[in-house]
Amino acid sequence: MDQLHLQNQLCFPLYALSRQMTALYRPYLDKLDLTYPQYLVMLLLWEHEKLSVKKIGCELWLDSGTLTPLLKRMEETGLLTRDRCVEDERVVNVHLSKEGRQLQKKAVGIPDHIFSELSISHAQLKSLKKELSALLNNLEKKGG
Amino acid sequence: MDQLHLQNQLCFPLYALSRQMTALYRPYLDKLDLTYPQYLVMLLLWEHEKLSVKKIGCELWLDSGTLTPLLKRMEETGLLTRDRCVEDERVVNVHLSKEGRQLQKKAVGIPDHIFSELSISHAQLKSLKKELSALLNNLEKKGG
DNA sequence: TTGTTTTTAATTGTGCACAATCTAATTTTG
DNA sequence: CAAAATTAGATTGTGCACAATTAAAAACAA
Repeated sequence: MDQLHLQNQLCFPLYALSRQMTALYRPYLDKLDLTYPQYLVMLLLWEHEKLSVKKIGCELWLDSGTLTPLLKRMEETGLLTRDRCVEDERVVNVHLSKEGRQLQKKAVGIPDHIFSELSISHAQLKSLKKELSALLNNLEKKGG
Repeated sequence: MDQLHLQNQLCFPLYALSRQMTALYRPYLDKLDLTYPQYLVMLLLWEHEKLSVKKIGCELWLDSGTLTPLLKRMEETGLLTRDRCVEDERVVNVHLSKEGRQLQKKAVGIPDHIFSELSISHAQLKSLKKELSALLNNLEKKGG
């Protein structure tokens, strides 16, 4: 019964920290008119310029029920365009727009700002990231 | 600019893993008709029997905008009761009901089930939990 | 080639999260 | 004490998340 205590759960600090971390991003992202999941989409687009909804979903572990309305909002604000693929009409390709590219300049400082608020060493951060990613990959194998 | 890559972010695996972990709980919680945040409330109530909304919010890092409707749903399903405190009418106290207490029996196995699906040692789990909690507490100091 | 299966998105509905605002009750101050 | 400030919770509105369903296109099979 002892295991049914909040303090003995791994999942709770994961859940709480995840939300608090996005709260840490919020003031910076507000200036860019982005939410955290939208920021993640922008990270992908800044790197790849063009991606299908499917690919974005695979990278971010999100499905179309989340992404379709999110991407529509981002299309409305002009950060990207959504176009049916001509070769395969099932696919919707998301393209980075000029405004979307411009926004990258405003975002370059964000990771450093966040890091400086974490009171943690680069080494610790790196090892923590590695552990979490490893766990995530374990789950990936099961699910799909 | 390198830091603006998804793979170099701590926050992303945190965000993705947090969601995948609650997905891991989902099949077990579905049997109890609980969502993950509702399960967290039950963990608190199984331990404390009676708590104010404020106290629950402090423990779970959630505000009344989230908790009020969540607790109302749980009241409707009979797991708890909500009563204005007589000594201080601003306060709403949440009490564990008999059905809520009963539910604990069905939940005892969950932590073990989850652990067995994680492919991780108890030592690793404990150390990870400690690191995440430490980070969370760092943020706590800033925010409030 | 036709029927079946799979794949990709969109849609619908429910339940969080959280900012912002509001109300009422209590505490603090002058 | 009365006015001002604080506190607890509720409400409203927006944006995720995700299950379940639908629709259309493509791949596959007989």
